[in-house]
Amino acid sequence: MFDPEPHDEHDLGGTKARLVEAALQTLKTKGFAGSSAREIARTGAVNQALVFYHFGSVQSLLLAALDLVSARRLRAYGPAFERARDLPELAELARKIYDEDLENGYVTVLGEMVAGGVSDQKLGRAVAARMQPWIDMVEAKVRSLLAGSLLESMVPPRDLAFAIIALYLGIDMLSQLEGDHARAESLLGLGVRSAPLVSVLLAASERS
Amino acid sequence: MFDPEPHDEHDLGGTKARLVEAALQTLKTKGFAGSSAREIARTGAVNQALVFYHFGSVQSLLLAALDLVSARRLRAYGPAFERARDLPELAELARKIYDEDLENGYVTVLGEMVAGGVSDQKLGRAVAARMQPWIDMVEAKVRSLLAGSLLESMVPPRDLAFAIIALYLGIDMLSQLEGDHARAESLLGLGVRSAPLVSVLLAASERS
DNA sequence: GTCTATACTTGGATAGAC
DNA sequence: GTCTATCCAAGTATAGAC
Repeated sequence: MFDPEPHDEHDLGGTKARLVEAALQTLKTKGFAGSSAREIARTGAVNQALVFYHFGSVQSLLLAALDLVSARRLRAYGPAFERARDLPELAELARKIYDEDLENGYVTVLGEMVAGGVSDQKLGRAVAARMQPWIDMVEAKVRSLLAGSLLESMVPPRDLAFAIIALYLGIDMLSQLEGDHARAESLLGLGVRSAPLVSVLLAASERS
Repeated sequence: MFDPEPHDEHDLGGTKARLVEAALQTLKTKGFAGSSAREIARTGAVNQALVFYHFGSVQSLLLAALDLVSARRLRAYGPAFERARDLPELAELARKIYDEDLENGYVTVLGEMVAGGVSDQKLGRAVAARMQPWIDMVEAKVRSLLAGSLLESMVPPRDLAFAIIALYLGIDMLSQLEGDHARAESLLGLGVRSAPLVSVLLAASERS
């Protein structure tokens, strides 16, 4: 009658949840290549065999970890993102999101899982599917921002949304390669400074 | 007196060159995760032990493969890139480059090696170093394009160059995840269509 | 659900004959 | 330089006791 496997993340004592947290931690510190069942189990002080009992495979566990960060981020940033009404607000929000993501390692996890997905076809499909909600979210915002602008007929919102997510991802991965996110921070600052100007240009092209 | 190890790529019969080509082929078809010494050797019909005799490690071989595509691409596109003088020309060139890269698998190889670098710290540094020449090249072009514009004082060329490479890379990796480069093509078309407009805006802000 | 033990596979890398 | 043979480490996954 009662579900023995809670679907939220509040059962922090449960081994299953422990494993997911350990997977996150391992992805952050050891990278995708270093995130084996043994290493994750060691990180979480959990028996290695339990990875397979609870998740069936390492890939499933890693995907569960990706789902968890995805859900957390969506809960944390979604509302503010929906609320933002113009480019300067969005640029400021983007910087805040990146900074928070960086601090708690979410960008790292995302980057590692994308890297894993690129290097392994089977995993790739699964990771790609998990990127779609984010592209959808940005697409909706692009659509509302472009509404009434002359650009509306020129720029397919889906393409622009794809490009924005790709830019975020690319900046993340290049920074991760270099082991230094200073360039990313600098770039976000540039975005914040430029947003008002771009916003004015966009407004100037409004249909009256 | 005579160098027994030719440093160019014209010695196509040599085993060392064979291995590099096999590594490229394997990266393209099996991905980074599938590019083991054994798999590469099988692809090139070369004995597996020769990977270590000639390169010392699999990573070195893969980096040699990356160096080869990098050199080929630089030779193939560098001159045209230096020659391009405005944004529409550059957008058109970017599309041509992406299409050619896609056809002969260079984007795939780049994406796979970046993925490998992100998931493995040690490899990451080496891959990052190989991205620098491309960032430098774009930076120089950005600098010359921005010269005399009002944006010159607002936009650090290095940051913009980083962003452009990040965008290229992000588009590549997202496409590779989805196993479909249609979105990338669509996006490049959008770039080509938009470039003239942006170019005009840029010119309008010229100091006279 | 959790533990120990272990079967099985793959891959990096080296030794030593040719 | 190239080959065969092999060692060794690490990883996935499962069996079976508790």
